[in-house]
Parts: sequence; C-alpha cells; structure tokens
Amino acid sequence: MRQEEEIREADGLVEPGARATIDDVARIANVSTATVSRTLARPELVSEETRRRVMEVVESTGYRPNALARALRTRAAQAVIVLVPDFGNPFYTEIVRGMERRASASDYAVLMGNTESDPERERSYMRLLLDRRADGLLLLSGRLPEGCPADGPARPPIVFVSEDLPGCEVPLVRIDNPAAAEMAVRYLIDLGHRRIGHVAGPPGRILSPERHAGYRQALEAVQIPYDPALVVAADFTFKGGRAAARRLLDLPEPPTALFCANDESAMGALRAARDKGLRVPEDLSVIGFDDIQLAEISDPPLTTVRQPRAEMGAKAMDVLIRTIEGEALSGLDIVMPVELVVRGSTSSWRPR
Amino acid sequence: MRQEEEIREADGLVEPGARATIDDVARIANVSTATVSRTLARPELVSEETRRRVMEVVESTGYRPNALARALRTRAAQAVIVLVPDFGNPFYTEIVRGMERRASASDYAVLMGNTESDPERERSYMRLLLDRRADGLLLLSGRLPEGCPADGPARPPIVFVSEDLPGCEVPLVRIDNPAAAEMAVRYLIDLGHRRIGHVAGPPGRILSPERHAGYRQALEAVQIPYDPALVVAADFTFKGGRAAARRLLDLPEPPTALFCANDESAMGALRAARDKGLRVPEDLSVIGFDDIQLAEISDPPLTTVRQPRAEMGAKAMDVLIRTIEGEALSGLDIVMPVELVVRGSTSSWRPR
DNA sequence: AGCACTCTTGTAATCGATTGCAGGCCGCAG
DNA sequence: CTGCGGCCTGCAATCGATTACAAGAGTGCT
Repeated sequence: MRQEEEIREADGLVEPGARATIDDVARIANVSTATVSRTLARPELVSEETRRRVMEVVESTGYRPNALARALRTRAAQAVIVLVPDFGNPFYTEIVRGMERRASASDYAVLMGNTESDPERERSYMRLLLDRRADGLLLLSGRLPEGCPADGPARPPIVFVSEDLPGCEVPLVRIDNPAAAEMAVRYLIDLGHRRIGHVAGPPGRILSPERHAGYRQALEAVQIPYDPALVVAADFTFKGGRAAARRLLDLPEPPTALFCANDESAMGALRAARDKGLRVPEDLSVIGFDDIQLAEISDPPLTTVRQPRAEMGAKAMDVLIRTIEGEALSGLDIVMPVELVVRGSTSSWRPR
Repeated sequence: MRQEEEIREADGLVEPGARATIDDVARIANVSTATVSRTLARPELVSEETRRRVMEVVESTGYRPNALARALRTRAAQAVIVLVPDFGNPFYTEIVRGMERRASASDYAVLMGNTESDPERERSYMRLLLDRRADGLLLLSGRLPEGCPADGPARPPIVFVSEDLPGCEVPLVRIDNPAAAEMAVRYLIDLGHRRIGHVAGPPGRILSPERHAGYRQALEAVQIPYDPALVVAADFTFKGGRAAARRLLDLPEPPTALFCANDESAMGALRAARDKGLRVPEDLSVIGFDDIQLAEISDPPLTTVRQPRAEMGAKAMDVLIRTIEGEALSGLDIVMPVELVVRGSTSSWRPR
C-alpha cells in the first residue's frame, strides 16, 4: 500500500489505462480534494504556491474532472440537445453550425438529434433531458416532443428556431415570413410579372400559410387579383416542387413567374420548366426561399430569400444558455432580418 | 418534516418542478433504495408483491433514474460520440441514420459532432470522452482527434467508418474501394468507351488513391494504356469536379466518359459538360460514386456506385457497442458489398 | 497580551444512483 | 428441536466531484 503510493508519487499513476481522479491529484500534491477543486474552479482562492504545485500535478497526470460527477453535484450537465427534424436537409446544417459556435463559447456540449419527425425518436432524445444529461432543448421542428410540458414551472429550458408552437410561452428565434415572402413576390412584380404562381409548403407547417400570406399581400398591394388556381401546395421537396410546378405550367394561361416556398421545391420547379422546354429565366422566372447551398450551384443559379441561418442558430443558443443560467426570457420573440439574393433564375418581363 | 412526508405520501411530490429521486420512491413505497434499484434493473430478484408496489410509485411519481448518477456509479455512460467531418455532406446522413438505429436498439445515446475537420472541434468532442460522458467514438473522417491514443491499453473504444488511419489496430467498416472503382470503370469499358477520364479525389484522403487504383486496374485489365493526362484531381466538391472535368474536356483528344471519385464532383462534371454544350449521355458518359440523394434527381440522373451506407453505419455501431461491452474486436476489418446503380448519365459508345 | 480580521486550507456532507454483504424469515429434513 | 439453505430485503460503501463551515495562521491595532 505504501509502496503503491510511492510509485504514484514518483510516476503519476500506476495503471496507465486508468484515469486520474481528483483524489489522485490531491494525494500527490499533498493537499485536500477541496483545494484541487478550488485551484481549478476559483484559483484566486488558493495561494500562489499551492496553485503552482497542484497545477503541476494536474499537468503531469493529465487529470480531467469527471463531468458526470460534477454534473451530479452541481445539477448542471453543461450540455444542450438540438433536435433537427431532418439531417439531410441542408437548411438546418448552417443553423446548427451557428449553434455549435455559440455553445462552445460557453463551454456547453451540443447533443444533436435527428428526429425525422418521429415521436419515438423525439421521446428518446427527450429522455436525455429527463435523465439530467442535458440542461435544455433547441427545437427546429416547431413541435414539442410528446410528454414535454409546454408551460408552467415544469417546462425545461427550450427555445424554438424558425418555427414555433402557437400559444405557448417558449422563446422563438425566427424571421418575418410574411414580410420576406412579400418582398420576394414584390421583386417579381417590379420585374414586370403580373401572373405569378406560388408553389406553397405543406399545410401542416406554420411556415406555409405565413409565406402564402406574404405572397397574397404583395399581389393585393398592387391590385393584382388573387387567383387560387395559381397556388399549389407541395411538401418542400424537389419532387413535390416539380409536380406542383408542372400543374401550374400546364394551366391554360400559365404563370410567367413562380414563387416557391423553399429552395428545394424551387429546384423542382426549375426541372419542371426544363421538362416542358421552357427556358429559365427567359420564359419563366423562379424564386426560392432559404438560400441553401444548392441554390448557388443550380442551373441557372437560383434567386432566393436568404435567412441568416448561422446567426439564427447562434442567437437561439444564446437565449437558451441564458435561460438555463437563470435569466427569465420566457415569451421572447426574436425576429432576424432577411435578404433577397438575386441570381440567374429571374428576369424582367414585358407583356407579350 | 413529518407533515411534508405525509403530503408526499399522499400526493407524490411536494414541488411539482422537482423530479423524483430514488429516495422519494423508496420512502413512499416503504422500501429501501436498494429494492427500488433492483425492481428496475433486475425485477426477478424482488418479490411479486414488492415489485408491484414499487412500480406503482414509479408510475405515479414519474420517476426516471438520474443517468449521471448511474453512469458515475457504473462507469458506463451508455452514450457514444459520432464525429462527422461535414454535416452538410449528404453522404454521411444515411450512415448516421444506420448508427442511430443500432444505438437505440441497445439503449445507447448518440452524441453527434460536426467537426469540419477542425482540430479544435475534434478536441472539444474528444473531451466528452475523457470526461466520461461517452463510452466510445465513431469516426467518419479517417483521422484521430489530436491527443487520442491510437493504440495500447489507453485507447478508448473506437471504430472507423469508410476511411481509416493506416497502421493502427482500430476496427474499420468499409467497402472495397479499388474493386468498386474497377467495377464502375469496367462498366464504361463494356459500354464501348476506350478513352475514359478520371476526376479524382483530393490527395489527402485515402479514398482517392484507392479509387484511382481501381480505375487504373480496370484499364490495364483490357490493355488500355494508362494516360496520366486523363486524370485530374479535384476535392470531392461540385466546384472542384466542374473545374477538373472542364480541363479534361478541353483536352485536344477529350475522353468520351468520365469516372468521378464521388457523386458531388460528378454533378460538377455534368455541369461542365453542359457548359461546353455536350449532351450527357449521348456525347459524354459520367459515372459517380456513393449514390447520394442528389444522384437520383440530377439531370440526367446519375449512374453511380451505391454504398450500403445505413448498413455500414449500423454495423460500425454494432462493433463499437460490442467493444465497449467488453468483446475484444481490435483489428477487425469489415468489408461491405457495393452495387452499381445504372441511371441516365451513361450510354454505350461506338467509335466514330 | 488580547482581539478582530483576513487569508488558506481541510473536514465532511452531498448529489443519486448501484451492489456486496449480511441478516431475517420460512420451510423442511434429520 | 435444531440446523441448513433459499428468498427477500436492508445497510452502508462507493463512484468523483463541489462547497458550506470551521479552524489555524498571520497581521495589525489597542
């Protein structure tokens, strides 16, 4: 026993596989565990001399505090869960990047989950919260996991991004969808278009009626009568956008421009145009929404509405962390600015 | 004090915000914490009657064991880290899906990390391991995070997917890249092509020389002399593929077919062809590698080599979990089958 | 010398589980 | 009646940290 301790004092640790604990460090540095803990957490409380000695041992043993033990004691896991409905969707990746950046600045770990809108998966990530392995939740899907209290004191720290659940107090970081959509359609109108179709989003998502409202608003602002035949719902996918656009282009009096509720369906619309032998933008203008990476490399490159995705992610993470750390931010509603990115899929139109 | 306990016994818990602990359950059910723990973990050790009583209290209080406390005691976090070099890359999303499926079957949590090949980010995720918040590591990037022991008893459970670090004992789940590449090029040869270009991967990635070797092998098998001028390195991106293909198509005697080291660069090649006014597949055949989603919706849809990505992910997770749970699987090398998916970007060629 | 104060450090309780060990109870065989 | 073995259950140690509290040393003042 003495022997073992002496080996430890000389060499750091006996078993190379085992990691040093705070007790090892304390023993080797000849102080109590309390002092080791303080040296790391609040060095100003420890004398110069002791601090030096402890730090030396910390270095030589490669000691890292066990996060589980710390989290258990402090009741703070220093980790947050980010629930993404679909990893494959490029719209989310940039948001997540922003989140990670902000999280690591405050030394929070990010536990990312791909739910595919599957309640089972949502629940399984929700467990991490109930488990105490995470302190808060960032939701990109506009839906609460089943069994998660939406309000009241039992609600864990949550922030919604982009989409929310109407009627609850959860903070939200978003853009002004109606205004952004109106801006996009307004741009088409300014180019001379009068007959403008709308490839809408799926009815189940809040975004859809919001962007549709902006579309309608833009038309009405310049006295263009709203024609329901020019609106076809899709599902935010390439395939859905292609089919919806095809229906619009097959109309007896087809639109000269399309406003698509997101970029992916706009890509579908570009394909539908090509399917029919229409040139974009000469015969048809197409405008998307989101500014995903693909928009830049599509043929032609897509004119679209850019959301400041990384900033939105960072902002949401910021609000979440501050909530976790005790600020009362309930009911916050943060609106981020958007930007129209003009590329090659739109051009002016003179009545023929 | 007595008062509080009576309220608890009647109503479950006093404060609705606070979560029940094993002590609460034990007290209310009038048993020891040991019995509660056993009821949940090894019910067969507990008498029918007691089990019923405990379970009732567990239900009514909504008790969930604190994972941190358990992990601290059992020294098993029941969580693994998955390091993805680039979330935006659709190649990885399917792999990750397979991993998640297998993990949740064994009740492991998946902590996903987007490293962007940044050593800083890698280190920050590595901390979760050193921290004891995770039990193992799944690497999709073919590189070890800095400071991670590659071999010896100190090496944590790790599995590589798709790419590995040559010369270390870490298990690997992969495909046979040379053989798969050879199959693809062989297909072009069978279609009648004789002058076949190769848009290669970046030199830094192991995949690149492997696929290049397969390309060369296929040519040599039918006595087509290898021409270095027909090989241009790109970087697995759309842009890089486009530029590389442009160089090949600008050759005095341009190739009639291109084998691209991945789908994204193949998309770039398709664009380069269109830039030059070439029709695919009539004037140029293009074949990719990976079979990402985009391959199906590109114009024309891309002929490519499909990797069983979900299965690879699931398999890798399987090996990792078994390693964590004590099986000695060091040095394992699992090779998964690939499949040639013929779509519209390739057609037969008769010498003109 | 005595007292008050600051500066450092250690003691020990605590977070919420798991689990080895021991003891109580019961039935049954000798 | 005694002893033994099997079934349940509880006691208490343990995982590895944090932190309230107390105690001792040193300083300065009266």
